[in-house]
Formats: sequence, structure tokens, C-alpha cells
Amino acid sequence: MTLHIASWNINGIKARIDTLLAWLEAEKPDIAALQEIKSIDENFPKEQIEQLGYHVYTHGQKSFNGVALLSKFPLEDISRGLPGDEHDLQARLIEARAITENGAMRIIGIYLPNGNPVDTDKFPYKLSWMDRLHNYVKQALEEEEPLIIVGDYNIIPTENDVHDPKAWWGDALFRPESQEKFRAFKNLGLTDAFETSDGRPHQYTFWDYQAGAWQKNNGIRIDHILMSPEATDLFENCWIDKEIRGQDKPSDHVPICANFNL
DNA sequence: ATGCCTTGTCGCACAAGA
Repeated sequence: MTLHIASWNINGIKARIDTLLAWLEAEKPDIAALQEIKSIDENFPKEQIEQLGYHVYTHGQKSFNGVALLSKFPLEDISRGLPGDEHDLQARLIEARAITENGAMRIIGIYLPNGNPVDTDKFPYKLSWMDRLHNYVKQALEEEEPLIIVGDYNIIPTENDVHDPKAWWGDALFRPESQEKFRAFKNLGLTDAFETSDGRPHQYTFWDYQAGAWQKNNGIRIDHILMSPEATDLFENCWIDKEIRGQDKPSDHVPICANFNL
């Protein structure tokens, strides 16, 4: 059996519902983690997605952020929000456990803060959010179960993940502090699914709407699937659904997908 | 040139994204 998992920042469910439904029908992921639903739970178009055979779990808020999990079968142990700061009300994490006849996989879907502009409190918020995620996942790894952390990390890991490093110099997505925390996070023992499966440099998951970035392939790789050792043992392959960026009403991000032997 | 698009908000422009 193959468990097909996808992650996609859809940039607004209301504006993207038709695009999302078409993609679900074409790609048929077993589980999809969505970011930037930009909707409260009550307004999420659950029924339309359920009609395609998905169970829908949302963690939304008004106007911004918001994450969701879609699954072809019911998920267990749903949890919403990142622990570690009771004053943080931004909806950026949803997780669940997928139980199949061959085993279980814990899936954490994240929308990591952008962090710009870096001279505002948004940058320290990003860095502290990364610290909290680090501590949370460090603890989770002690369970020694298949675990993946998927989503929009808002981190350009290296110069190989950006069309023009100079253009992104100083940006919160490319700042050394952001990259260092991302490396430390991976060094907990996580494997980057795309790196280990594909490995080619300059493969992107985001192209700005502005200045013909898509047409010029001025992209960045900021959506990632990281895997615990136990999940890596089940890992088959990973790819980026790039074509959808050139279709009608695209999100500025494209889906990143992975198959697991589960 | 913190712009060039796009989205959401009780809009008549603005904030936020990356």
C-alpha cells in the first residue's frame, strides 16, 4: 500500500476552492495539509470537499493564516495550535495521526511565520515560533514513531533553493538566523523528503505573483516535508506539483507531495 | 522602488504576504 501525502499553501480557501477541488480530483492525495486558508472554521467550504470523499479538519482564524488537514479516511488524535505560548493566537499548526491497516503515521501541518519586515516584532516572533516547534518536535521524536512535519516553512534553506540569492539577501526567509534554526531543527534527526528523493538544486515551490516571477522561474523552495527516522524508513518518493502554478487562478505556492509505504 | 500582484476586510484604501 502507498500513502500519498501532500502539502499546499492555497492562499485563501474562498479564492481557491475551485482550483483545490480540481487538484484533489486530479492528484487524489490520501491526506492533504493546507496552509493559509484565511478563513474561520465556520466559513470553510467543508461540504464541497467532503463530496470528493474527504474528511475535513480545520484550524482557522479570521482574515489570515489558518491550516487544515483533508483525509480520505478519518484521522485520530487531532490537535490544533503550537504549545509553548498561551498568548499566541495565530492558527498555524494542526496535527493528527493516520492509522492504516499497515501502521500509523503522525502528521504535523505547519504554516511557519513569514517574519518580515525583520526590524519589527514579526522577525523575533518567527524565531521564537521556530524554537517552540523545535522543542515540540524534539519531544515528539522520543515516541520513535513515523512522524512527518509538512508545510510552508517560510525558510529558504540554502543558496541552492533560490533563483537569485542577492535578491533575497536580508529577507526573513533567507536570514542566517532563520536558516540556522532550520538546520538545528533538521539536526534533531529529520530528513528532507525532497532533498533525499530528488536532490536537484533550484527546484522551487513558490513564485511571486509580481514581475513575471513564474515566467522567469524566479522561485524559492520554502515548502518542505521533513521526516523522522521511522517515517524515512517508509518513504518512497517526493515531488513538487509545479505545473499547477501555470494554470488558472493559481496560488503563489504549489503542492509538495510524498509517498509512503504504509 | 519595502514597487511590481493577490487576498481579505463592513473598502471607498489598507494590511499582509514572501
